[in-house]
Amino acid sequence: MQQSVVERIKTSCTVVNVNKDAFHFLTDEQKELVESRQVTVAFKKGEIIAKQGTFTTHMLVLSEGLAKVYYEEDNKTLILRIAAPGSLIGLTSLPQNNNVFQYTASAYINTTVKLIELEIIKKLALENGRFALALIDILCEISIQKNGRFFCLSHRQSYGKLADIILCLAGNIFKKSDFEFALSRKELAELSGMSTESVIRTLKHFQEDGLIKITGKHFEVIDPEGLQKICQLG
Amino acid sequence: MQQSVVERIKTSCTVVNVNKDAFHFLTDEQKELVESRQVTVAFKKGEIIAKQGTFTTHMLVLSEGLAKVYYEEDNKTLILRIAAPGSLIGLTSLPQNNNVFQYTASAYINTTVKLIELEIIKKLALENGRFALALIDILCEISIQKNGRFFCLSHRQSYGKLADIILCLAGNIFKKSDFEFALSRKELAELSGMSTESVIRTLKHFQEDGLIKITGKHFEVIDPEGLQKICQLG
DNA sequence: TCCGAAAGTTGATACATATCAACTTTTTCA
DNA sequence: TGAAAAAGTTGATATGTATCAACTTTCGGA
Repeated sequence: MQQSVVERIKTSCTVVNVNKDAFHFLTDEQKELVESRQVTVAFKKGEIIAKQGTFTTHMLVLSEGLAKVYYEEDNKTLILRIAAPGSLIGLTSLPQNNNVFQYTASAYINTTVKLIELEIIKKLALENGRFALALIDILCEISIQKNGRFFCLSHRQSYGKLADIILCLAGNIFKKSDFEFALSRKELAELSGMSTESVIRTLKHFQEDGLIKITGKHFEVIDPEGLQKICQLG
Repeated sequence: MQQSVVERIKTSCTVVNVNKDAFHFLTDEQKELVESRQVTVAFKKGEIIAKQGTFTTHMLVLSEGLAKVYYEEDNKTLILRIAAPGSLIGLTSLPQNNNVFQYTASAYINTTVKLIELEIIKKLALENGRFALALIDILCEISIQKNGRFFCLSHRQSYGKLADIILCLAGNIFKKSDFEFALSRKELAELSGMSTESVIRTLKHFQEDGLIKITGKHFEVIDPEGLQKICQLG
C-alpha cells in the first residue's frame, strides 16, 4: 500500500504517539497470563478514562477509539498527546513512588481499553528482558515525541502551531488528506495551545491561501507542503 | 540533616532531573563489566558534550558538574533539563531506530562524564530485570518532570516562569536559599523561555517586592512561599 | 593596567494573540 | 417541531512580552 502525501510529511510535533506492541515479545505462557487477567471496558465520547491524581492499579491499553491525554493544573489543561489504538496509558505510574495517574485521559470518541494490572506488567518486565526493553523503547518514543511537541507549542506562533496539528491529524490519525473532523474548534484550540477565536481566524486564513478546504465538518488538506513550510517558519 | 525551606517547596516544573542510581541493581560481575569498559571524559565550561543528530554509541553518566540539555530546531533552542551529577544523557537513543542524540548537551561549568556503550546497557537490561525496571523508572521520572516543565513554560506567564526557575535552582541544584550564581542573565532567560530584558525587569520586580536579593552574582531567596504563590497564580 | 568586548540595564515601541462582546448558525432534546 | 443551549464567527480592544536602540558596567586578555 502506498503512503499518501500527508503521511510522508514530517512534522516536528506529532501529537499522536505511535506505539509499538511490547506484548508481542512475551512467551505464549506470559501472553496467556495477560489475557486471562485483563478486563475490557468501553467508554462513551467525553467520558473520563483515567483521572490525574487517582491511584493507578492498572495500565490501560487503548484498543479502539481515540483519547485525549492531558495534564491538569490550576484549572488549566495541557494536552500531552492523543492516544490512538495501541497506545499505553498509565505506564509512567509504574515506579512505586509515582503510583497515581500523572495525567487525565478522556475519550474523544467512543473508546475501549484493556486494563492490565501494573503488578503483572512489573512481573513480566522483571522476568522477560525483551519485554522490558520494549517498554523502554516506548517510553523513549514518547519522550522524543514530547520534545517535539514541547518545542512546537513554546517556540512557534499560532500559524505554525495550527499547521502542525492539522498535518498531524491528517498524517497520523486519519492517514489521508481529507477527513470528517469530529473535534470542535475549541478542542482544536486546546490541542494547539491557542484561543478558539484565533483558531477560527487562522483556519480562515489557511483557506484563503488555498492550503486547506473546510466544508462543515469535512476537512481537506490541499497543500501539505505549504503547511509544512508554515510550520518551519514559525 | 534537616531540609531547608527552599528544598521543601514544591514547584510544578523542576528543570533538574533527579536521577536514581540504576547501576546499584547490577550484580558485582555486571558492575565490573561496566567499570572495566567505561571511559571518563572531562569537559570545560561551554563545551559540547553531545550533539543532537550525531550517532549515539555510548550513554553518558554525568559524574561531576552541571550540563544544559536542550533541543535544537531552526536556530531556536529549548532547554529540556539541567543534568546534575547522576543524570543519564543519551538514554533515549537506546531504541534501534533512534540511534542519534535527540538533544544537545553542553557544560554549564567544568563537567566530567562517564561513557558506557549503549550495547552494554542493552545487554544488561536484557539479562537483569531489576536494572531494566530501574531504567524504566528513570524514564518515567524524566517524563513526569517534563510534563511539569512543559506546562509551566506554555501556560504560565513571565513572572510565574521565572519564579519557578529560581525556586528550582535554589531547591534542587544549590539546595540552599543563597548561592553564587554562575549563569548569565541570557542563560536564565533561555531556561525560563523569555527574553533577557524581561528577565532583568522581572528580577528587579522580585527584588523590589522583597522576594529575592541580588548582589552581583550572589542570589538570595528571601521569600520562597511568596515565589511559590507567584508560580501558582501564573 | 588599560582597552575592547561581552554582559547587564533601561526606556520606547511594536506586535502577536488573548479577551470581550455581539451576533449567527447549528445542534440537542423536551 | 420548536425553543434553548452549544458551537461557531466576527470585529474591537487590551495586554503581555518581544524587539530595538542607547547606554553603563563588568570582565578578560594583550
